[in-house]
Amino acid sequence: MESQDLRKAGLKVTLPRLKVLEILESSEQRHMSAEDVYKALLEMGEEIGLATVYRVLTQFEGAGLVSRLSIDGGHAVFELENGTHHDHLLCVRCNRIEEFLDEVIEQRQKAIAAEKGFQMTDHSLYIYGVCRLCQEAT
Amino acid sequence: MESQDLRKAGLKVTLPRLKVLEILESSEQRHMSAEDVYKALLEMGEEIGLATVYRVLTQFEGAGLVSRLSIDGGHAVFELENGTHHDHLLCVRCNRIEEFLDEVIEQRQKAIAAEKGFQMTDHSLYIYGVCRLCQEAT
DNA sequence: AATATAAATGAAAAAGCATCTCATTTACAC
DNA sequence: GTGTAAATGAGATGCTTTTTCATTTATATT
Ligand SMILES: [Mn+2]
Ligand SMILES: [Mn+2]
Ligand SMILES: [Zn+2]
Ligand SMILES: [Zn+2]
Repeated sequence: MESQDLRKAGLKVTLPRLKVLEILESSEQRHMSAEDVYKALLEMGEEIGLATVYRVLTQFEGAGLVSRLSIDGGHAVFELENGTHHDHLLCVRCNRIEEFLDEVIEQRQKAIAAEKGFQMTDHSLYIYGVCRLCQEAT
Repeated sequence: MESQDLRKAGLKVTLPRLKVLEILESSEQRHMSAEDVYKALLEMGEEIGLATVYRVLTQFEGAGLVSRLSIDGGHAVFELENGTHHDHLLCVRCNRIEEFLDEVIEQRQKAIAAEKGFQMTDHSLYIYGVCRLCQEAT
C-alpha cells in the first residue's frame, strides 16, 4: 500500500497523489515529463489537472520520493527515487534515457570543487549521443 | 577590426552585431545572459531590441563565435568561444561561474558512451556549490 | 553614386513550460 | 458528524525565448 509512502512523507493521501505514484511505478518508461504523467492519467481515465500533476511531482521531489532532471533547454523529467545517485545518457534522436554511475567521475568532481574552493552541493552531468538502436536505423 | 570576424562567419556587418560582439569582448563578466547583454547595450546608449540580441547570439552560436550554456532551470548564458572545450562550476549563492577542464572526466565520458553503445555527440557538466567568497560571507 | 534585392531589425505577438490565484472540494483530527 | 487546514481544478500569469511582419539596412550590381 503506497498510502504509507505518502503519509511517511508527511503528505495527505489524495487520489491525485496516489494516481501519480501509480503511474510512476507502473509506466514502462522510468523517466517521465509532467506532460507524460498527465497524459498517462488521462488514458487511465483519471481527469487530474496538469497544474496538479506539476504540484504533486514538485512535492514528491521535496519529499524525496522522486528526483527531477532538467534536460538541456527542454522540459523537466521526473523519476522515482531509487536511493542511488546516477547520471544520464540521452539519445538525441529518440530521447531514450540510460543511466550510469561512474565513481571516477564522481571523485574527480569533488576534487575539482575542492581545488576551486567550492563547497559542492550538487552536480549535473548529461552525455548526449545517438543510441545503438538509432544508429542501426540510419 | 571585428567586422572581419563577422564577414568570415558569413554574417552581414550590422550595428547590432558589432555592438553585441563589443559587449561580449569588453564585459568584465565572461558569461552573460541575453538580458545581461541587452542591459549592457542600453547602458552604452544603444537601443537594440531584446529579440535582436537573442537572434544575434543564436547566430553567433551557429557561426561558432560564442557558445551557450543551458543552466539548470533558468536562462541561458553565452560566452565568447575561446577554442577550447571546458565545463563549469556555478556558485548557487552569487551565480559566479568558474571554468575547468578535466581530462580524466572527458575520457571517462567517452568510455561510458562507448560501453552503452552511444555515439557521443556532446555532453554537459555543471558542478554546483558555494564559492569561496560566499562561504566567507556566511 | 544610384538602384535593386536579399537580409536584418524592432515591436509586438506568440510559444512553451511551469507556477500561481482563488473559489471549491476533500482529507482527517477531534 | 463537524470543523479546519490542506489540496484541487481551471484559468490566469510569469518568464524566457522565438516568431511574425512591416520597415530599414547592407551589399552587390549597374
Ligand atoms: Mn535516472
Ligand atoms: Mn565558460
Ligand atoms: Zn535513440
Ligand atoms: Zn558565490
